Amino acid sequence: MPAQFTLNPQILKGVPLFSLFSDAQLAQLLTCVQHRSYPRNAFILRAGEETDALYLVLSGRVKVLIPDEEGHEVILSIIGPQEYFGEMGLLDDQSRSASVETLESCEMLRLSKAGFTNILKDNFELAMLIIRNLVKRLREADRKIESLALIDVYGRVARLLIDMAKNQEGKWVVEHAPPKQEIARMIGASREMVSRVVKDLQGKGLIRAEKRRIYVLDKQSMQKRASTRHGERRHS
Amino acid sequence: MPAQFTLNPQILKGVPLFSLFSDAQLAQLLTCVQHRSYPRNAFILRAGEETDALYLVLSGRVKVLIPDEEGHEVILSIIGPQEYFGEMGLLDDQSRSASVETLESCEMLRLSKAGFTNILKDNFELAMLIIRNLVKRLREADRKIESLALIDVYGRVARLLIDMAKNQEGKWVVEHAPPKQEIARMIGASREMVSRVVKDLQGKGLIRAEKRRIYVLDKQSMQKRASTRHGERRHS
DNA sequence: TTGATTTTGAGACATTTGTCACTGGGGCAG
DNA sequence: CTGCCCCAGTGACAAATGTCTCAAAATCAA
Repeated sequence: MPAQFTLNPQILKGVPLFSLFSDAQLAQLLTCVQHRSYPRNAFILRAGEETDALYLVLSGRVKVLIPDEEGHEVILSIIGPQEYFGEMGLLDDQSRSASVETLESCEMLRLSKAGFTNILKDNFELAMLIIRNLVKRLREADRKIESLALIDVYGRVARLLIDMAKNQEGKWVVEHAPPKQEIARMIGASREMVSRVVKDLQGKGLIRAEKRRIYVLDKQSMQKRASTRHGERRHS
Repeated sequence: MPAQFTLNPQILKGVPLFSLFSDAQLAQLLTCVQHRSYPRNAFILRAGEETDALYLVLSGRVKVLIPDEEGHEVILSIIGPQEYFGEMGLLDDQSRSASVETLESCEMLRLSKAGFTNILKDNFELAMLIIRNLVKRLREADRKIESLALIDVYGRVARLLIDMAKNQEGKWVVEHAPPKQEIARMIGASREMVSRVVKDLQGKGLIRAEKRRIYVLDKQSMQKRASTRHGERRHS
């Protein structure tokens, strides 16, 4: 992202959400979109607020989270470049159900509610793209519910690491692994528990944790860990 | 539901999903829909299977659930008359992410994948209905994640009861309250814990539980209970 | 009604997990 | 360099919750 940023159709073209737009549509889009920059750890919106726009991430990552009154929070998802958030309220006229905070400095596009509504109007292709994205998120949410309700912290950590690991030259590795505090908030656990679990998994040789990198050495065993409630022992 | 069931446009008209259909569309719909009956506790579909149809509930209720290998399960949602399920896989060509089992004997309409795809094609209104339904479910799912990650079993029970209670002559009451086992599976807890919590809430005068009916007597206190992690005590 | 099944309650107990209170390392601004 | 955060590890402890085992009620179909 250049220091002096200029909004242009090329940038929009690269975004999956708008990739099938005609030039005319892109032109229309440009008129109701504005560019915004946010520093690290900045709130873009907060749960309970009125919904007035959709946001598209150009660079950086943000977290969607729900806080409680005592400083705890659960991270619903992490959203990176080319992805968008905040559309739910535009589709059902409800207020924000979660807050969104930047994880690093971010460049974003903000599409106003009016603009979005206009563009979506009669645009069947766009509606289908949105549908598919909603379905994807719903599957992820259901899986998270399953994790929280049926799997213990060991399993949840294992599952998260498997999900985040990418295959790199034959090895499964999580690059830019988040700090333990953040992992904890992603799986609904405490930082200390995550520490213990990581230590344990490493002791068993299932993973290897470096500074900001975690290798998944034994994916098989990890998967087994990730599908059982209480470790292994259980009678009948 | 009459014993001898006949499929006709009137029945379809009454379903929100199809309420805006023209007569021609209803006629088309009738050609790719079939009627099915299921007894109590019957599986309509199972997680992992290929997705080949959408189901519409005419009468009875079903539960959408995810099981584990040890007999535990979490109930994602309960679906009643006029509602539908099983459309996610039709929209993204994935297999079933959860199982669906009847809670009582049910009458359903089954809309084949091909039929659904055809009807959805270029039907913007239908797409928007589906979008709004997906958004609604996603909000519910996010709320469930919040419950599981941030609230203790006391709070989850309180929250569920508040959500299920309907205002009846000035009193908040849950009619046809599910058995404790089922409540437990809805909130990711054990039957015994739910028993203890209900007893405790009753002891504190916040609710009154009868055979299949639960009165929410003090909604205020219940809501407070439903938003805190560990009861009340907590230092700084 | 009877008998079978489901639902519920209760107590004892084991486990899991969160919380607290330290300690120490590493990066970064002044 | 120094001080200040942020991140991480650890042990002691307490709280929350699941599990097991009985047994009693309630429900429902024959």
